[in-house]
Amino acid sequence: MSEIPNTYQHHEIEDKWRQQWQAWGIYRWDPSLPRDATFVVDTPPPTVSGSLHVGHVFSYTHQDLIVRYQRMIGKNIAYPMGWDDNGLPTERRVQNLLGIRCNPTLPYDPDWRPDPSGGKRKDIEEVSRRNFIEACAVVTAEDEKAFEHLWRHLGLSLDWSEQYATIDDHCRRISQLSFLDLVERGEVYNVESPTMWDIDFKTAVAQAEVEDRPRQGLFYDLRFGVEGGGELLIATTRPELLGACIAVVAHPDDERYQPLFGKHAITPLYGARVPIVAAEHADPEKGTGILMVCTFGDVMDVEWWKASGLPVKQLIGRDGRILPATIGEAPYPSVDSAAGQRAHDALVGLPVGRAKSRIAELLAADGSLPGWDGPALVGEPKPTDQIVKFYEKGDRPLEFVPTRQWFIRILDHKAELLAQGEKIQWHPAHMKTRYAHWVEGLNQDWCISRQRYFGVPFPVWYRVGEGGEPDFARPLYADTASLPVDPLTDTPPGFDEAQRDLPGGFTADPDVMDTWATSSLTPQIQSHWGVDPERHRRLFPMDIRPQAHDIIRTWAFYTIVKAWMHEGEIPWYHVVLSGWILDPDRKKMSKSKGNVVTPDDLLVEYSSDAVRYWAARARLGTDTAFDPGVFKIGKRLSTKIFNASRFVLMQLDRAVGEGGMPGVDAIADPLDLALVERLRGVVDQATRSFEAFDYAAALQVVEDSFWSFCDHYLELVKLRSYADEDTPGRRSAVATLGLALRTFLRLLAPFVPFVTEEVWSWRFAAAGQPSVHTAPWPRSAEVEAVPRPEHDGTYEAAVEVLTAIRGAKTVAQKSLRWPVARLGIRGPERHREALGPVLEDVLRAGNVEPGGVVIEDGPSPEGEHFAVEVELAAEMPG
RNA sequence: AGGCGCGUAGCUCAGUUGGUUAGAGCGCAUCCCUCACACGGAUGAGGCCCGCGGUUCGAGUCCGCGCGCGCCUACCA
Repeated sequence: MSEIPNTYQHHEIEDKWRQQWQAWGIYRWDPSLPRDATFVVDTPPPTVSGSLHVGHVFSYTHQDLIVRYQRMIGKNIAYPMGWDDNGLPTERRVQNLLGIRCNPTLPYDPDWRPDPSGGKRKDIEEVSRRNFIEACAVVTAEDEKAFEHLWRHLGLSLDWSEQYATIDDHCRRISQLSFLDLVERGEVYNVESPTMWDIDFKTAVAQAEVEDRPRQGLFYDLRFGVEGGGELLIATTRPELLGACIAVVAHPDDERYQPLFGKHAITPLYGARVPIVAAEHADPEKGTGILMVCTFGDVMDVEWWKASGLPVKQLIGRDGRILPATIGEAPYPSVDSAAGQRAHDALVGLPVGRAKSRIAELLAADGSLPGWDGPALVGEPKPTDQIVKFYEKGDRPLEFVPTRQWFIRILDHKAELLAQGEKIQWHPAHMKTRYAHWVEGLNQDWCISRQRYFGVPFPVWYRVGEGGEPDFARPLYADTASLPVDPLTDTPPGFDEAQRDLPGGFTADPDVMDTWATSSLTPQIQSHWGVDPERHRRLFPMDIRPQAHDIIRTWAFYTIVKAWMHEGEIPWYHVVLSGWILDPDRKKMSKSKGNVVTPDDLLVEYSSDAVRYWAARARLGTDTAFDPGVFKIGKRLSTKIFNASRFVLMQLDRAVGEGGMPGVDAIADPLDLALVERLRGVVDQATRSFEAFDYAAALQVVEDSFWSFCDHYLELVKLRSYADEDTPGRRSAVATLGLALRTFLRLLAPFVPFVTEEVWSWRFAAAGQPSVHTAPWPRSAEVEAVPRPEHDGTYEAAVEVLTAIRGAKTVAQKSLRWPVARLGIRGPERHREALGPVLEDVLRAGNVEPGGVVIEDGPSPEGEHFAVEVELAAEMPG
C-alpha cells in the first residue's frame, strides 16, 4: 500500500512511470506466441531529418491508443520503431552540416571520421559512398534521439528493442532482395526513356513525388512557315524548345487546319522541316488551336513522340541548360543551317529560364524565314495561368530528360492492385476511394532509380564490351547470399576487381533506389521476409498500417504493390488514417509554411496525458484545428481522475480497516445497481468503438460517463459511504466505488496512461500484474453477478431531483450545503417508482430536512421526470 | 473540370438504422471555499443544423440542385 499523494503533479508522475515502464519491459513483443494472438503494427518510420511538430504527436498518439487497447484485450503487441534516414532530405542535411559530398567512385577509407564543424569549412570534402553513409548514420543518430525522447515523453508504448533504420544493413538487404525477386518475376526493367527529371537535384523522380504548382506563364505567338506557301501562328509558352520541335499538331476536326494535314511546316530561326499532323490532344479552343510538339516539353509530348516514331531532339541537359547541337545534321535538319546554328549557339549553356528570354529577343528581332518579312514573334507575349509539374521537394519545374532508369511494372497490374485495395479495410472507409482513384489514374510505371548517393544501391553491374560500352540489356545481378552489396566497391560474381570499368570487364550501376522502394517494404523489414521465414509467418500480413491520408498514393500504394508482387498478399488487414493538424486559419501545419507548433512546450505546460487527450478527441481521417482549449480539458480530466480516485480510495481504505473490503456481492443498493448497469453499457460501447479503431467515440462515452460519475454519483453516494457503522448500505457503496474506479481507470488507461497508472499503483497493482496497461480490458461479464436494477431510469431520476435542488440553491445564492425545508416532487407513477428506492440518497445529498419531502402523483413537464419545488430553510444551522 | 470529404451555439466538435423540445466542452454570465478536487463546484443564457426544392405522418439525418471550404486527380501547347 503506497501513500496517496495530496496533489496532482504531472511532471513527477510522468517521469516516474516512463522509467518504470522501461524497467518492466511491458511493451516487449513475445516472438514465441502465434500470429493470431499477436497484434502487429506497421509503424510509420518518420523522416528523421525533418522537424518535430504537433502533427507527429497527433498521429503517433492515434496508433498508441489502438495499441494500448489491443494490449489490454490480451494481444501480444508487435509495435516497433523505424527511422527513415534514407534519401534526399538526409543527404542534403549531412552535406550542409559536415561540409562533405559523396563521390561514389572513391574507395572506402576506414580511418575517415566526419568533422562535426565541417559545415563551416569553405572547401567541400569528397568521401566514398560507404563513408558518406557512415556520416549520415552519425547525424541521423542525433535526430533519432530527439524523436525517441519525444515518443517516450508522450508515453508511446513502442517496443524499443525492435528498431530499424531504412539505410541500415538489414533494410538494404531486404530492399535489394526485393529488387532481385522482382527481377526474377519479370516485374522490373531498365530502359532509356524520357523521364521526369529535377534539374537541381539532378535525379529522376516518380509520378507520386510530383506536385502541380500554379505559375504565371507567357504565351508567345510564333509564325511558322508552311512548305509550298503560307504560314501558321503557333502559341507556345516554351519558345526555348523551338529547336526541339519535331511536329506541329492540330485537332483532326479543326477545319482551320484540315487542309494542312500531310504538309510540312518550317520552324522560325531553326528552319526545321516538321510534319503537320492531326492529333486528338490538341484543343482548338486553346491558344491558336495548333501547337508544336517538342522533345520534350510535357507528358503529352512524350506520349505523342512515343507513338510517332520521330527522332528525339534533346536540347535540355541534366543540369537544365541548353545543350550544343549541330544544326543541319540529323536529327536537326534545316533549310538554313547557318542561320539555325547562329541562333542555337546564342542559347547554348543557358538555363531554360534565360534561354527563354534570349530566344524571345531573337524571335522578336527577326527569326523569320528566308524570303519573309518581319519578325517571327508576333505582338507582345500574353500572360497565361499555367500549372506546372514540380518535384515536391524541388524549386524549378521538372524537365523530361532521356536517361536510363529502373522501373517496376505497375501499369500492367492496375486491376489486380485495385482488387488488393478492396481486400484491405480502410478507416475511414471513404479513403479507399482515394486509393482507387490514384491506381486508376496511373500513367507511368514506377521509377525507382535515383541519381543520388545516400540510398540503397542497385545490386547490379553491367558487362563492358570491347568498345568500352556497358551492356545494359544483360545486367549482372548480385547473389542473394551476398546482400547487401555496393556494386561500386563489391565485385560481381565471376569477375575480378581488376576488371572494373575496363573493356571486357564490368561496371557498376551507379544509381540508388528511391526511398519509397525501401519504405514500401516496412512490413517485410519488420518481419524479416526472405531472411527468417518463421518470424515472417508470425508478423505478416500485419494488422494495421497507421498513416496520414496524403501519402496514400505513395507509402500505402507502394507497400500494397510490393506485398502483392512478392507474395500475392495484402500487407495488412487495416489501414488507419489520421487527419492533419490545421492552424487556426485552417491551413495544414507544415515546416515550409512556418506555422508549426513544437510539442515540447505543450507537453511541459499541459502534461503528456493532456496532449494525448487532445489527439484522442480527433476522429480518424478528420483534419483538426489546433486549439489549446482542448489541452486544458485534457488536463482537467487528468486532475479529476486523480482527485476522484483519492476520494474513492480513502473510502476503500476506511472500509478495509474497519470490516474488510466488501466484494461485488455486497452491491445491493438501488442507486449502486443503477450505476453498475450504466457501467455495463459504457464498457460495451467503448469496446465496440475500439474494435472499429474508433478511439474518439470510445473516449467520448467513457469521458461522459466518468464526469457523470464524479458530478452526480459521488455526490449522491458520499454521505452513505461516510456512515460510521459498517452497514449494508455503506458496504454496497464502498464496493460500488471500488468496482467503478477499477473499471474507469482501465477504460481511461489508453488515453491518459500516466495518471491512470499512478492511481492504479496506489491500491490496484498486484504482484504479478503491476501495470494498468497490462491489466485485462473491462468486460461487462465481470459484473455478471451484480443484479440488474429493478427499474429503468433510477439514476436519471435521482440526478434530475438533485439538480433541481442544486439549482434552487444556486438561484438563491446559497451554498450547496444549505438545508431544504420542503421538497415537492410531482410526477407519474412510473417515474416515482424509479425514484423511490434512491430517494434517501437524494435527500441526504440535497440536505433535505427530515419529513420535508412531499411526493405526489401528477403530470411532469415535457422531457422531464418530475416537477420539483424546493423551499430552502430560513437559516443555516450552526 | 471530375472525384472524395466537410458546412450544427462566439470557438472546437458529437449527433447511430429518419422519431418527442438538437447535445458536450471551451468561452461568457451569475453564484458557491461543502471534510476528493478553487488546477474546484453549481446554475444559466446562447442554434433559420449553409441555401432552395423534393420524398415522408415526421428531415440536422434520405434524394436533387446550388453556394462556400478543404483535399485528391486531371488540365501544362
